[in-house]
Amino acid sequence: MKQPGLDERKAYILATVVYEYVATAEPVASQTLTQKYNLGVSSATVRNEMAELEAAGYLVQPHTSAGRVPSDAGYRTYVDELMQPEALTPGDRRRIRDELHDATRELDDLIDQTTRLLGRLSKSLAFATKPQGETQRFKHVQLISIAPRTGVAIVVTSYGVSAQSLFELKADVCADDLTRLSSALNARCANRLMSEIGDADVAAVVAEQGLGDDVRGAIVAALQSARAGEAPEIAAAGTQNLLDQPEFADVRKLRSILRIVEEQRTLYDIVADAMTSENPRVKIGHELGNDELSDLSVVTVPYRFGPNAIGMLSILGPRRMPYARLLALASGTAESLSRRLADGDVR
Amino acid sequence: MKQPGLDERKAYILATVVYEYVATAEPVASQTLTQKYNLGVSSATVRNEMAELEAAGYLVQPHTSAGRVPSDAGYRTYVDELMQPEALTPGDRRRIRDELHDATRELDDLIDQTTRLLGRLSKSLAFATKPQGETQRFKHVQLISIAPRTGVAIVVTSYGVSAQSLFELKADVCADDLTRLSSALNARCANRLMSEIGDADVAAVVAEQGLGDDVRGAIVAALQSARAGEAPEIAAAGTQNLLDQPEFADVRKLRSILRIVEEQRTLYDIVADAMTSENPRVKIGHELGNDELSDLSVVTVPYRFGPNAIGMLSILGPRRMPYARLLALASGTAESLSRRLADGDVR
DNA sequence: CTTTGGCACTCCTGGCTTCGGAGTGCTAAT
DNA sequence: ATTAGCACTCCGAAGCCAGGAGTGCCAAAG
Repeated sequence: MKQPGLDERKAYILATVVYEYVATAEPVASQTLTQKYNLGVSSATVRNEMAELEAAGYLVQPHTSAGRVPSDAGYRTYVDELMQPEALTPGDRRRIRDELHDATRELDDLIDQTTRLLGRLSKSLAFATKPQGETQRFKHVQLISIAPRTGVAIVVTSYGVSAQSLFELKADVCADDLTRLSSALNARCANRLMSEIGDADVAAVVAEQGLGDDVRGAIVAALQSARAGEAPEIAAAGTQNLLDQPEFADVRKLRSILRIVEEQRTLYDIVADAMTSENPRVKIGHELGNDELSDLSVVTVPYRFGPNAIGMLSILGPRRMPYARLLALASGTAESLSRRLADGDVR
Repeated sequence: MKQPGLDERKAYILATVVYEYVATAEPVASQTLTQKYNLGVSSATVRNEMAELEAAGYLVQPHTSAGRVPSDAGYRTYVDELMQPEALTPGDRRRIRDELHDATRELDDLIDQTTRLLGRLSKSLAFATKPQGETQRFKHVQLISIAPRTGVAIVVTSYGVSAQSLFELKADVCADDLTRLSSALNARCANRLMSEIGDADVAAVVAEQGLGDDVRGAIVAALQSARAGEAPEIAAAGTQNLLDQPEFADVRKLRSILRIVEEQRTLYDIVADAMTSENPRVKIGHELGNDELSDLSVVTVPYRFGPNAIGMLSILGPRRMPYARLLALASGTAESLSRRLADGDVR
């Protein structure tokens, strides 16, 4: 219950308006409520209540003499306080299990497939951040010469290969030197957290082997890209599902969305803060912090590798989305994914 | 000149209709032609000619008493016989050079960036197939243990790291065994074409080292995925550019396109046959072999690594696209990309 | 035989009006 | 506090009209 008086009946009416609007995409009228849901009062009473809910900011009217539509605040209290959490339907549960079970064993592909699955199930746009290097453990580095003065540094982490970096050297360095250097680095860094390994470690080893700054630079760069800056790669699927929603009958609404999905950066910004929380996060309309996205909402849940959250699974859809269902879907999918990762036959 | 009589004037009129329609997106009227282009004849004459062009299948009328619009056949003869090839504008040339020059040195990222660049320049949807393993040379394989009985096989080719494959073993194998096996494989396969290296090579080396079938299987799988089946990965960029085109005012047209771009497979099928040709390819409307795409066209040019075409750069846009300009753009971009690859500081 | 001016005819487009219906807000009665 | 009743607002679909753009065809001219 909210402080500015959301008595039980108001709460019920608000919840019902959200529910009905989500289902129909039409502004909800007082009569609709009294007819479809048994409120035990007349439509006139409901009208009064709705007027008050509007005054309090939970509902808005598209125009005089139209039904009511939830505002951002309305959705917010619905999500936080009013809605019934849903469980995954048995059918969905089965599909998730089956599809993830048959999925590949490469981490990247697994995330891609999970995203596509979630896109299909949610009939919305699903996206996922791929694990960032920070949370991984260093396993192995291998320096390989592929041309006289060109080489590639490959960093393998606990998730599997995660980065490679080309480098050029000023002088020829023989393959043996590279092999020795690789071994020395491995000895020093094995099993440490990627975030712990500093440039100093590399510098020390390189110096020890009597090699130059160009080699050091290359390795540092490879580690850097394994740690993979602030914005990890993002997988997305199901854009076309959004087209079915009446809110996108107007093509202009789509442009910004398409651009944002292609850019990835904005998507990441939206979900970045959800990473720190173990719980699902819901962002509604203007909460996304982007005017172009103000009639969309996003549901985000983290997925784990062992005890740590290593990425986020999200669903982006119209603000008028079935929050309870999508939360269940996203959580269930993330859980299956986490389990699949923990089972250890993936990486 | 075509056999069923395309005299010079008809050819000119057809070319002009295409040109004008591409520019305006409006059906072209006989008067428009006589006014904007000096034909030296009256609009009545043009009307007669247009009627004949329509009878011959080059033009169509959206409805009686509307101007004419080119048919697929009309565009086709325009592209094949009538249009003036364009050169890259100096501005575009500079942008291509500059942006590709600053681009990353990782092959995958370079293709991504090139695609985005082409999307921006063409104001259409650009996409590119990434190089398939077949055309690469084997450089190095490295087997690395990342957990007691789990390892990863990394295959490095002349383009750089191109595949990794996780594997599990039935019995513990010590790191030294893996290292020795790696060396033996390297000795045997180095610098051979990926397509030449058969399972037999692997089997021989594995047997020689006295290791089991599980190891062999893992390596074969890694090579397999480095060769990367029939459908290579595809980078795409600029979907939102299509929204500006009047042909997509209707949202339904977009759905199939979005789905197809997300699926990738269909995109690949469209351009697959262009791989064998050195020349740019244009596919118009129904030539795409897909009803849902029947008012789109695709321009495809191969890019090379050394003497070999290793991938395709394409532009997908409305059938009413500026063919000459897009051909110039795609060719110019592909050429710059090829040169960048040949210069050897990428891979 | 080709070209062209003229003209009737077709069909689309945009604007305007109209009308019905859906909903509300308010008031007065319960 | 609830509710029946009613006036009022506003949207949206339907219909209608006028204007205009463009064609096709014919008959005359080169």
